[in-house]
Amino acid sequence: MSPRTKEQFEEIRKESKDKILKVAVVLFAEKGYASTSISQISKNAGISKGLIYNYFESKEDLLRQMILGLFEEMMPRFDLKDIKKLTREKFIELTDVSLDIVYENPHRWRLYTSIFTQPGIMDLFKEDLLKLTMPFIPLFIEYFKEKGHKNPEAMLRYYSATLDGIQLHILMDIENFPLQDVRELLINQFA
Amino acid sequence: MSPRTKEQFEEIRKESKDKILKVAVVLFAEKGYASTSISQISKNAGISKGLIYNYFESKEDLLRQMILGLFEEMMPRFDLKDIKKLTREKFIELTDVSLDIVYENPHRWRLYTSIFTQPGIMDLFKEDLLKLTMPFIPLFIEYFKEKGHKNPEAMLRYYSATLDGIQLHILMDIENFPLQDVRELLINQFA
Amino acid sequence: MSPRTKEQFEEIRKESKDKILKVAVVLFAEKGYASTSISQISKNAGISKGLIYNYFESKEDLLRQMILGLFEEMMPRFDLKDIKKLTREKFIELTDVSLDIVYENPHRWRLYTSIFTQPGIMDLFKEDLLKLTMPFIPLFIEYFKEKGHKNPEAMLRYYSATLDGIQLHILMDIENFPLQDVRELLINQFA
Amino acid sequence: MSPRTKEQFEEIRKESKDKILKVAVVLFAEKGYASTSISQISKNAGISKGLIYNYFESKEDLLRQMILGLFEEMMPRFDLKDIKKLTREKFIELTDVSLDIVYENPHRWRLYTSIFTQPGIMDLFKEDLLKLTMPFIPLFIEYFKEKGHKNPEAMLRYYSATLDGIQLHILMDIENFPLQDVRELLINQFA
DNA sequence: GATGAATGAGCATTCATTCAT
DNA sequence: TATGAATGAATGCTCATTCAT
Repeated sequence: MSPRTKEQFEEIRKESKDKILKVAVVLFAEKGYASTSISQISKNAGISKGLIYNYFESKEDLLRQMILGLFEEMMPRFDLKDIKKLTREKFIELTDVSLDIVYENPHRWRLYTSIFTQPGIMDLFKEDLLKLTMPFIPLFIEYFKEKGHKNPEAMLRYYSATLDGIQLHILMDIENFPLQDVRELLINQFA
Repeated sequence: MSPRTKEQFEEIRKESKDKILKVAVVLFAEKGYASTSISQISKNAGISKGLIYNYFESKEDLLRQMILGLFEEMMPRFDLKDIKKLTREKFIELTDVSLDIVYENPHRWRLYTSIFTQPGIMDLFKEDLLKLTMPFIPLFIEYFKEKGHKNPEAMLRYYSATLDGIQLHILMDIENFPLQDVRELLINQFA
Repeated sequence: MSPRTKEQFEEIRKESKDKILKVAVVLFAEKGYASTSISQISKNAGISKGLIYNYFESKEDLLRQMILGLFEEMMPRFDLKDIKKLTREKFIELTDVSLDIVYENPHRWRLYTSIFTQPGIMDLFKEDLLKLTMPFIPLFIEYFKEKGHKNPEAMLRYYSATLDGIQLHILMDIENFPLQDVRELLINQFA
Repeated sequence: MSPRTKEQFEEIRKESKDKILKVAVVLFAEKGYASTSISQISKNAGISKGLIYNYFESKEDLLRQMILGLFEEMMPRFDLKDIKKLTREKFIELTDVSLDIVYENPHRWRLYTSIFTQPGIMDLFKEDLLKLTMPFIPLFIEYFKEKGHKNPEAMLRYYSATLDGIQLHILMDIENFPLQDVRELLINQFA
C-alpha cells in the first residue's frame, strides 16, 4: 500500500529493462534478430509480453537500444578518453583488448557480426557508431604516420579489416583458434 | 507421346529456375534471408508463388541451391584444380582473385557474408563448403612452411582472416576502399 | 502415323482410366479423400497430372465414378438379379458374401466406410446407391416376414446395421477378428 | 502485480476455449476434420484466427483435446466406475445409454464416426481410448460367460459390432430409425 | 491422347503489437 | 507497473485446375 518512491520505481524499471536486454542479447545472438520473437524474449526473461512494450517502442527499438548500450559498455574497456597520442604500448593494449573482448562475451560479439553484416539493419546504427568511433581515427592515423607509413589511412583500413577478420574467425572456431600465435603476428606487423 | 520434348521442358525449367535464383540472390543480399519472403521473390520474378515450389522444395532448399550454385560458379575463377604446388605467382593471383571477386558481384558477396554470419544458417552449408575448400588447405600450409614460417597453420588462419576482413570492408564502403594500397600491403606481407 | 482405330483409342482410354481409378482407390483408402492429392495419384499411376482431367472432370468426379464403379463391380457377387424370393440358403450365402467381400479387398472396404461416414461426401452418392439397393429390399422384408417376425422392416434394419457393424470391426482388427464364431452367431440369429 | 487475478484469466481462457471447441465439434462433424479450416472455425466462433493458437498447439491438438474431452464427458453417463459385476439390469441400462447417447448429441456422434473411420486420424487416439475402455472389457466377458456362452470374447465382439452398426444407422436416418423395435431386438438377443 | 509448367486461392501457423484490467 | 487475451497481417507452403504445346 505504501507508495513507492521515485527511486524505487526507477530501480524497478532499470532492473526489468536490464533483464530484457540481457535475455535479448543472447537470443538475438543465437537465433538471429528476425528469428527471435518478442514472445520468446518475454518467456526467457520471465515477464509478460506486454511489459516489453512498456520499455521499448518496438522490436526494432529494442535492438537499437541494445546495440548502443553494448557499445557504450564496451568503449571504456579501451580507455581512450584522455588519450592524446598513441604510444606503441597503448597500441598493443588496444589490440589485445580487441581480441580479448571477443572471448569475454562471444554472445555479444556474435550479435555484432550478425547485425552489422545484415543488410538493412546496419543502417539503424551506422551514424551512431560512426559518432562513437570517429574521434579516435586521427590517433591511429598519426600512429601509422609516425611509424613511417606513406599511406597511413590505407594502413588503418588494413589494420581494422584484419582485426575484424580475426574477430570473425575467432567466433567461427572459438575453441581451436590459435590466439597467441595470431596475436603475435598481428603485433609484429602493425605495432 | 510428349507434346513438348524433354529438351524443351528442360529449357523452360532452367529458365524459370534461373530467374528465381537471380531474383532471390538480390533480395536475400539486400534484405537478408529471414526477411525476404517467398511472396516477394515471386513478385519480383514476375511469377506465381506456387511456381517456386515447382523448383525448390522449400525456402531453405532455395537458399541451399543458390549458395552451392554460386560457390560452384566461383571456384573455377581460382583455377585450383590441377595445382600441385603454390608458386609465389599463383599465390598472388589467388589473392587478387579473392579481392576482384567481391567487386565483380557485390550482391553475391554481401549474400555470403550475411549468410555465413547469420546464426543457424551457416550450419546448412558448413559441410558442403568444407568439402569444397579442404583440398586446397595443404597447398597453403606448404607454401607458408616453405617461406620459413614456424607455424604455417596459424599463418594460414591469419591470412584467411585478413582476407575475409578485407572483403568485408570492401563491401562496407565499396566506393572509397583503397584497393590498390591494401592489395600491396597484403602481398608484401603474405606472398 | 497410321491413325488408330476407334477401338484402339477406346482401349487406351479404358486402360489409362482403370489405372487411375485403381491407384486412387488405394490412396483414398489409405490417406483419405481430402488428404490425397491429384499429384500423388498421377505420380503413383505413372501418368501426368493433366491426363487425369482428360478422364475426370474434377477430383470429386473421380471419386464419384470410382465409388459407383466399385459398387457395380460388387453387386454381381451377390448374384441377386434373377432372384424372386430369398430361400434360407440364399440368405446365408448373401451373408457370407457380405463378410467375405471385406476380406477380399480391405482397401475398397475401408474406402467405403471412410466415404460413407464422411459428412458431406455421402450426399454425392446417396441417390445412386439407393437406386441400386432398393430393388432388393422387398426380398428381405418378405424373408423376415415369412420367418414370423412381426416387424420385418425393423428386423431388416437390425440385420443390416449388425452387418455394417461387423464389417467395420473386421476392418478395425482384420487379423484377430473371430470371423467363424461371429458368422455362426449371425446366421443363428437372422437366417 | 497482476491486473486481473489468475482466476479471472482462467475464466476468460475457459470461456474462449469452450467456444472454440463447441464450434469445432459442429464443423468437424458437418464437414469433416480435413475439410474444416482453422479460418472457418475462427469465423464461426467470432474470434480471430490467431487466438485459436493461444489455446491449441495445432489443428491436430485441437482435434485431440476435443475428442478426449468429449469422451471424458461421455464416460460418466455409463456410470461404470464402481461396478464390480454386470447384472442383467445394468447391462440393459448400458445398452440403453449407448443408444440414447446418439440422439442426445448427434453432432458429437457423427464426429466420432467420421474420426474413427478416417484413415490416419484414428491413430491419434487409439491408445488413449483403449486406456479408457479396457477396464470394462472383463465385466462384459464375465457377463456373457455367466449367460452360458461358450465363446464370450466373440460374443462381446458381436455385441459391440452390433451396437456400433446400430449407432451408425441411427445417424444415417435419425428421424425414421425404429429405435424401440431395434432396442427390443437387441435386448432380447444379448441381455 | 499426353505432358508438366504455371496459376492463385486457400491452408496452418507465427508474431509484433494493442489494450482492458 | 504488469498481465496475457486478442488481433490481423504476413509467412511458408499445398493443391485442384488450366493450358500451350
